[in-house]
Amino acid sequence: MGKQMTEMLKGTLEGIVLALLTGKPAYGYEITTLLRDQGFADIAEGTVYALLVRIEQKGLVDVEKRPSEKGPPRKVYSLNQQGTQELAEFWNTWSFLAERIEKLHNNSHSTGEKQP
Amino acid sequence: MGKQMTEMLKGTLEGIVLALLTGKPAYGYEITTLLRDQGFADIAEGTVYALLVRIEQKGLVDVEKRPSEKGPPRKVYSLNQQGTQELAEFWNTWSFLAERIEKLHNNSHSTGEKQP
DNA sequence: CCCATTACTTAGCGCTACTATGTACCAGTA
DNA sequence: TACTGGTACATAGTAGCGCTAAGTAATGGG
Repeated sequence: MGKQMTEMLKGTLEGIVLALLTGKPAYGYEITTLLRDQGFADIAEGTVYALLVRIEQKGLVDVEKRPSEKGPPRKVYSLNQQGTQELAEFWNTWSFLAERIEKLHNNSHSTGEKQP
Repeated sequence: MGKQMTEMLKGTLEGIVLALLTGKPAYGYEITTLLRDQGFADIAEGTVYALLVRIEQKGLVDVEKRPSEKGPPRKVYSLNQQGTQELAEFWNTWSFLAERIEKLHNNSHSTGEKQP
């Protein structure tokens, strides 16, 4: 994967996963394939599992172990209240940053233009 | 500053600074105040200088030392060809990520969640 | 029996932003 | 002179996050 993308995912991947969990619990392997389906084709499996451990330890998700017909038991993660709040803060932070960056994006298109 | 913002700036701050340099060279102290003016009030001075050292060593900018009437000489950075290309790749990466995250943002609004 | 698929785990690495501190230069002022 | 404050740059140490790489565990098909 591009180095730029790797760095850019820092701080956003956690929010992305929390967003994926809104309303519908999911387990690690499932989340990995979900991410791939959504265009994040090159995210390493280990990254996702490490992230899940982290958000569990931060208390943002509840975990339930369920047997699988194929392979070891699944760990199903569901967003709890604290996770919901963290996600809300994530959207705030994201909006703040995205807004300013988009402004820069537009400015760099109109080379030489100045705004009041 | 929020920990979320700190992590989110990883991978984007470099692009932000490169974008600030398009068309108009600037020196470190100036860039710091520019960032503050644009809403990034809490970015540490040391962070900016370290970043400038990095992009200089990566060959993304040209540097010229100019005397200042007030204080030590300034190091004026200007985007060169390689930096321009890196910035273009940054916008590609950013657009890719922002598009997918915005999609998630909209979905989380329309999945039965209530909004303020 | 071997192997692909499913499913999760973890140690070590590289990169980036932050904290904290230091250096250097000049102007105003008491 | 001595002191303060603004300008301007530098850097060592720390923490957090994603990646690499390797492993364990369970099931079913060739």
